[in-house]
Amino acid sequence: MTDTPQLKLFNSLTRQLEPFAPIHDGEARVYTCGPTVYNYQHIGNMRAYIFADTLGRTLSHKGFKLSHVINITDVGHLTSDADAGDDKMEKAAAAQGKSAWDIARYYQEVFEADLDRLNVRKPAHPRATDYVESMIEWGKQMQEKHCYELNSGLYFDVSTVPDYGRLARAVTDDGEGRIDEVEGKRNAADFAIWRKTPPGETRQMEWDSPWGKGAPGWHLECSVMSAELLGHPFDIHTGGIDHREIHHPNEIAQNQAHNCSSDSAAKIWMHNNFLIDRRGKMSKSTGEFLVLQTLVDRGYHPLAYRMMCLQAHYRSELEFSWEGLQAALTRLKRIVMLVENLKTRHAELVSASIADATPWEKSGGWTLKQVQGDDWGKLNPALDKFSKSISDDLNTPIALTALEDVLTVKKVDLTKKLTIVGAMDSVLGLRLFDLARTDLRIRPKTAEITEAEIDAEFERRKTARAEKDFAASDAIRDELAAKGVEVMDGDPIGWEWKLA
RNA sequence: GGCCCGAUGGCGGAGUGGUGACGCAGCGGAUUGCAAAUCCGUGUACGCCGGUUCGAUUCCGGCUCGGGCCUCCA
Repeated sequence: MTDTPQLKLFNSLTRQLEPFAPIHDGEARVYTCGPTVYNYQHIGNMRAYIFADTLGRTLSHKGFKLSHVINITDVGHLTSDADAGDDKMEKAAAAQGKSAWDIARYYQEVFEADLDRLNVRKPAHPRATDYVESMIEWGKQMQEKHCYELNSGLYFDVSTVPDYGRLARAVTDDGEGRIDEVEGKRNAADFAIWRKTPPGETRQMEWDSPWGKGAPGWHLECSVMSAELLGHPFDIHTGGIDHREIHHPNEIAQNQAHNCSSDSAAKIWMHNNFLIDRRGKMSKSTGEFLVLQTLVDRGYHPLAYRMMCLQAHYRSELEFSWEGLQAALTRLKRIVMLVENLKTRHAELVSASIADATPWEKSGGWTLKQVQGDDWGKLNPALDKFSKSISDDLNTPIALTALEDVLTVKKVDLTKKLTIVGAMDSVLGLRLFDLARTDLRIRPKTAEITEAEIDAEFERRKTARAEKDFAASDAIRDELAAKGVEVMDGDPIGWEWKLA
């Protein structure tokens, strides 16, 4: 028998671990700050969604009915600190000779395709531009007690809500010597609720409002959409750690003002740390950055990147390197091989009518809740380890070792083993049951030889080996190696791309 | 300048007041015509200086180095 440990999560608001207790019985409602779709998302951005997905999967497999929202920010982000500056959407549109709406749609599609390749389950993806009416209503509602109007827009006075910035643990008094302030702001931390279009100008994305034509401030959308889609208060709000300092405090201030409450509107605020490289965090503003497709072009399966993320705790910085990605791919490959092997042996049992067919796939996979409480014999320690680690603020690095424990335990009922692996993978999301070795063998973009050519060379080599003409067979192997193909006689798939 | 965080073996990365996970790489063995792949086994680390303690990598203080936020940012 195994226990069902209670899920504990780190709350940035209190800076400590807290047990997850749902507001609505049996439900979990999660809001994740999504991308600004004026450009591709780099792999550092994607780490946030792998984290949010792991949280969602864990909640589902603890038996909670999950409502998960990842918004799409298609308006409101500025290119500079001045609140009247250019909008990123408009700027990208101008640069590419397209409309801002087309730009947003295109990058949203790429984003969603990337989520899919990383096996992130599909949450709701509301677009900010579909909620502008509601945002204006929020502005009107907050205006009297919490806002003031300047030439550039409607501003939120952060001194009108209790405990502003408690999430950030930041001092709210004016910093000195920083970038130009907007003229007339009452507090340095005050932010725009509505940004007026400058006189004489027209934007592609602008709306009428009581404060004139313009666009909403970018903090507003998350308050509005979380309220409409999940209801306030809701359970968990997630985002990148950078949001802990500015965006989320502002969101909280809006929630407090609108809801006439001192409550932040989310019970737990969670923040994932950055993906970094030797120079620091990956960033769009510093020019070059890696997107998921770059990894694929070099022959790395997207799930190798997911594996890489799972190997580190979400609250730790993670150092990206190609060597590290290769390590994750190798680890994933070995796990996939073990699962393939189990499935094959299980199929043999099935044909001999000794075992049920694929019991682990029944009703869309087994939840941990279902699995716990049964006696799994020699697998109990690994199952315990998995449940404890994942319940301990999503400690996926340890959860992964529990998965490997299960796969390497000897002399255990195959059906049980596969059932546990299925339950664990429903949390880890590595697609262990439908991923094959050959799926992980991705052709690097730079490869000059085709699969058909490789197969032909293989036939030639096979003949040579059969005739014990090792000089010829070794020559073929060397030729292939020179073209980036590694021959592996003892491996069922025969060859692999050598990755740079 | 202000606020905050981190420093673990060749690389990545967990965790702990008292035998220092795990992965990748390396090394040894099995296997192979030879390799590779696979399987089995295996060495190496807790930034520096003090303090608390019977005992600290783990707690406290200082230092050094690195990073983040303060302006858009996962």
